[in-house]
Amino acid sequence: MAAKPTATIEDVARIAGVSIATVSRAVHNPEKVAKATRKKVNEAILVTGYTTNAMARSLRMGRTNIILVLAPDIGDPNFTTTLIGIENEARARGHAILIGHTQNDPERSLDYLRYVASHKLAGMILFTGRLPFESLEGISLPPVVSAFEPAGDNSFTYVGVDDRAGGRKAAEHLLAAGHRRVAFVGDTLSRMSYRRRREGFDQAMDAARIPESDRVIVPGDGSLESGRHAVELLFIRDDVPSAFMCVNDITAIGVMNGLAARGYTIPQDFSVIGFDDVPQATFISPPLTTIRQPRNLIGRTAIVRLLAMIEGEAGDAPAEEELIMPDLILRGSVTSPGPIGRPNS
Amino acid sequence: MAAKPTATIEDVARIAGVSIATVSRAVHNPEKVAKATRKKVNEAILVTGYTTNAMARSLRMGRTNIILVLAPDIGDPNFTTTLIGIENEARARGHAILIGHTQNDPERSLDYLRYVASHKLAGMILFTGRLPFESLEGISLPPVVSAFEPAGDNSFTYVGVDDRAGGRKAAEHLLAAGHRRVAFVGDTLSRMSYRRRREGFDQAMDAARIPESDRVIVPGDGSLESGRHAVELLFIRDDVPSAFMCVNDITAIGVMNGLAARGYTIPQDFSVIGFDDVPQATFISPPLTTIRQPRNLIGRTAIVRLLAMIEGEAGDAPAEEELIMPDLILRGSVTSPGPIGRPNS
DNA sequence: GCGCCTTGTGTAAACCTTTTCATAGTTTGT
DNA sequence: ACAAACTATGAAAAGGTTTACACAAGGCGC
Repeated sequence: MAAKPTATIEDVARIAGVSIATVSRAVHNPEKVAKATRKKVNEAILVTGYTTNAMARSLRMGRTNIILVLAPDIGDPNFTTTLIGIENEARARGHAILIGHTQNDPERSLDYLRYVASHKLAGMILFTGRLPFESLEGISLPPVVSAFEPAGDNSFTYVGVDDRAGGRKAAEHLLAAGHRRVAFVGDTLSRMSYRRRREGFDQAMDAARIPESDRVIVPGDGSLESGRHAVELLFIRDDVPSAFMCVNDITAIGVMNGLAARGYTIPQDFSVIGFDDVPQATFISPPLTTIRQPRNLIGRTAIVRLLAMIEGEAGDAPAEEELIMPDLILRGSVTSPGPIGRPNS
Repeated sequence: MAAKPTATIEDVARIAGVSIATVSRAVHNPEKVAKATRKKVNEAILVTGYTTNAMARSLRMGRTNIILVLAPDIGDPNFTTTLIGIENEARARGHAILIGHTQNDPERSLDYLRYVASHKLAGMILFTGRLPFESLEGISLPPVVSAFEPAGDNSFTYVGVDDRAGGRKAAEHLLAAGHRRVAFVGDTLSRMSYRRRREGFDQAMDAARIPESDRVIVPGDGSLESGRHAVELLFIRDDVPSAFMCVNDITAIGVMNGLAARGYTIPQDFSVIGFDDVPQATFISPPLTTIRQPRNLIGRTAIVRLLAMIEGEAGDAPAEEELIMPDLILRGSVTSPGPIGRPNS
């Protein structure tokens, strides 16, 4: 059977015996229509199976209430949890959420940006710093909030964890446990958040008057391999600290792997601390002590700010940064330095 | 500065000195417009920063080229990989992909369904069997293809792995290794795919003339705990087989954990086989022998079928099932039964 | 009983496109 | 050289909605 052409507002009006204006009001501003009329309209809607044609509606109104959340990898656990915070808040305020998946592919990203512009979406939340805004020249975008990773040119409001404070907390925890010689694994300039974690690390070391010579800085890119690699490097250089502070959990797991491969056990021989609190952190053994990303809160904060921008209409409020304080999660990968701790034979 | 009202087709037409009809053609049917004119129009578009108003366009055309992919949990690795297959194929054919995340929440799901209906999306792909279609009465939906898990009332075309064949392959592999007494962990009626895996298991056992008494059926829900639990149960019942076929990889990992907790090593003491080939399967030790979901292929097949339905306009083609044959992935968790294999002391 | 406010409803314009049909100009075939 | 067939363009309708404005009816205070 051919799908019957969907009912329009006019069909409803005819059946209910009213004008289309009244139907429109009955649907979207029920309080403006008499009770009896409302009832007639609702019945007609039931009969026809009418749904407002969103296209026509937003064409007329010049806006939608849809928010696009753009992520490079929707499989990223950081993303999933945050998304739930976003969704709950958004739907409570009458906004719908759509998700886009860029894989950091400029083509794909551009498509989504175009989608946002041409569909007049209400706003967007970015989980990715790299977006080809250049190619958009002239196309006007709705309000944007970026989360986790400040977006490219810093012109957007940003909500994220306080990386500096987190780095400081992690380093302080190691120091409090008695470590004096500590490695920082994953040093890089290319990601702002990692750079800030490093700054936090240095602040804590400075405050504890640990000389630069006792801070073992190892570059890395946040990958598992970079962690394993760092361990090898330090053993080869015979420059092994008693504790490793890693730029993220994945690196930390790599470090633990590398240490285990050399026959050491954690935390007896070495202490390791990560950053992010990814799901794997609890599964490995020993479970990883780390700094937790306040994911849900980041999501909620981001959407609240976005909605404020959307509703406030101000639009030209300057881009701000809202940093959320992370918590230290104590698990089993950190203790006081053991005898092998400083094997500078 | 107030965001200037976005340029419309009329602005472009005025600047280019042509009619709006010509602009429309220049944008969407360039071959229908003279080269010189096209050039003028394109320049005007650049000047104004014009983007087609998708609302007006699809209102006029009565359709969009957007496909919604609906998943209960977008963090599910099954989903992510499949999605990439879908996206590539879809964008090559000029369709855009949006993603929805239901968390199996009927409210949320219904919202998405309404979104699809009211925005006249071109079609949808379902990764979830449970959807509140009842509540939609009368609302007309575009073509739908369900993947991985047949949708509720079976009225949709379904693309998925051949669970029966996969179950058979897994069981046959265990039998070929010499196992005679085998557990099936995760038996349940509530998920069709699991039920079918069980059927495959039974077919293989029947073919090998293994009596029912040597098939140890343990119920479960596919969770990690259910796997651990199963092990405990069997040891308590003193009814331990030499091999475990698990309804999915997560359960299998649970079983391996349970066995490890009791001090056994795999595969020397017991063999374990899973289903799905989740990412963790390679990380645990020993790596898990399993049946791989042909994810990318499922994605591609699903979208191809959907597009055929959309373009074919036929629409009333009967719902079909397309089952894709999975491969057995040999890793380290299965060997011939060892001496402890049948501890019916 | 009269002006006035309130309440409920309808008419018609506007939102921005795509596309049918018509027209004018240009080739092509004989 | 003339009809026929294209080609390139424009005018105008249509798509489904919201909303400003107008209007009618009813209630109120005086």
